[in-house]
Amino acid sequence: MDLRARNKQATREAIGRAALRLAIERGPHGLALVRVHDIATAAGVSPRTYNNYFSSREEAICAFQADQSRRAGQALRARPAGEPLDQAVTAAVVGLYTDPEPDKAGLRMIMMTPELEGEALKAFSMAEGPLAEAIAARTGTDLARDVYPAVMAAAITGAVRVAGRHWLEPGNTEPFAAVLRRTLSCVFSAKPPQPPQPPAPPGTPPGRPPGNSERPEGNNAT
Amino acid sequence: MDLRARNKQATREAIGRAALRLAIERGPHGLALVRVHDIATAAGVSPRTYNNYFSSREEAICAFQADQSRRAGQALRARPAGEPLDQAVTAAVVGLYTDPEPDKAGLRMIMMTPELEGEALKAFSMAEGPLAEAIAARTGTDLARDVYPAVMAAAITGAVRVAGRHWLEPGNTEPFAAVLRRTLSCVFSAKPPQPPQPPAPPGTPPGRPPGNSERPEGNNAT
DNA sequence: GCATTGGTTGCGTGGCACGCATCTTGTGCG
DNA sequence: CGCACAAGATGCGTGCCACGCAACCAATGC
Repeated sequence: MDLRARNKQATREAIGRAALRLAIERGPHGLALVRVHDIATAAGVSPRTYNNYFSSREEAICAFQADQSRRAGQALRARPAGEPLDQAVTAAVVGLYTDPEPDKAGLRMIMMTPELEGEALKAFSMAEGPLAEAIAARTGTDLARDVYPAVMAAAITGAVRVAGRHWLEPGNTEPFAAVLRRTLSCVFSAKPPQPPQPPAPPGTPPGRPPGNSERPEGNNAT
Repeated sequence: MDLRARNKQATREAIGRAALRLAIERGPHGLALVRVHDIATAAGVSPRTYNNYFSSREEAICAFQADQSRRAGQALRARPAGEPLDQAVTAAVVGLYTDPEPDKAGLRMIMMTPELEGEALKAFSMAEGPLAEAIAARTGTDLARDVYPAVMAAAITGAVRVAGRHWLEPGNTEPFAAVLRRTLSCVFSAKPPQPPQPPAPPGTPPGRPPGNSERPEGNNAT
């Protein structure tokens, strides 16, 4: 990467960091008070330049998350080729999203602020394309013909989002990796957890997904 | 629902329809040319009123899709209580999204226009909350403690999105319901399709998801 | 019928995205 | 080493838009 590209990347990250930091400072309620001018100034750049990188404050705030998601495909490809898909995906995703344990304040801002909802979904869904390609390569399926890789990719990013929401729940002190493993195992086993005891309200047993319903691992329980 | 509420709903739908129609007319490239004033006029309402319902053109354009997604929970609850989860979900989702076969032009506008990406994701993800609740109720799990319902809900809406993308692929003439069933079955079986013949590039067999790998039904194949 | 609540509209304001022209800074080549 | 070129960064100007406010109008409930 030449100097130009590095500078560009650095600027992008500086703006993104500044935007997220300001958003956290002003709180989820004062998001409208985060002006473009502030972000640009905080990042040491002109407002016009900020606009060359992002076309909305929301996009800037979520930039870090988006960049991270973009690396998902590469993370999966880096797993050993013989590894079963579920293990490879779990290892790749857990590594990607917990290399440093995520900043709770930042993640909360991104995931729990209504105005950011669209951008946050976009940011997480950026992982879908690369992930689907990597899954197709790993399973020998054809991205154009088979829906399987794309569906799995979407399910996986969904699991990541759900893990984030759950992890941010007030009072949750688990490491993020643990929650992530639980949500991912739901995707791969496609089975509900065994309810402690069927509450059995007289009549109509609740439906069960196909197949048996033993519980390969602890999928749930806060 | 009293007259006021009905009028409100009608206005909302009128604005949404007008917005989507104009967007389709001007094409995905001229989206920026769809002015708020045009939408409002087309809906027979003042621009200020438009703004009381939606806070961006994108939101108005995706309103129909969002409203539909909101009905997902109710659709699932309407299924007989004893039905297995996968069948209930499939029936509910297929019914919801193919009651009238969706308008390809509209869906393409919503799903394939980059500027609408965030709003489209938001629109589809509106199904997640209600779906998760309905799944929790049906499987006897606890939405607060177990991640399973939320993960499944996210996976299902992901499958719907993937089905939409696949169905919009140029040259695809299948009914939407067929594609939808295929993507949903991926979620519930969590198995890749059986590749016709392992291309077997010397060495390293591709990883396989956990469990056996027979193919309960045709998951794929365009 | 009449007061009240809820919805619509017009106006004004602050902010923002983006095109264009200009200047600055890294790059490649002789 | 220096020069021509390319790619960014910046300033300025424009058109659009979201939204607060206050006035107006219509449905509702007594």
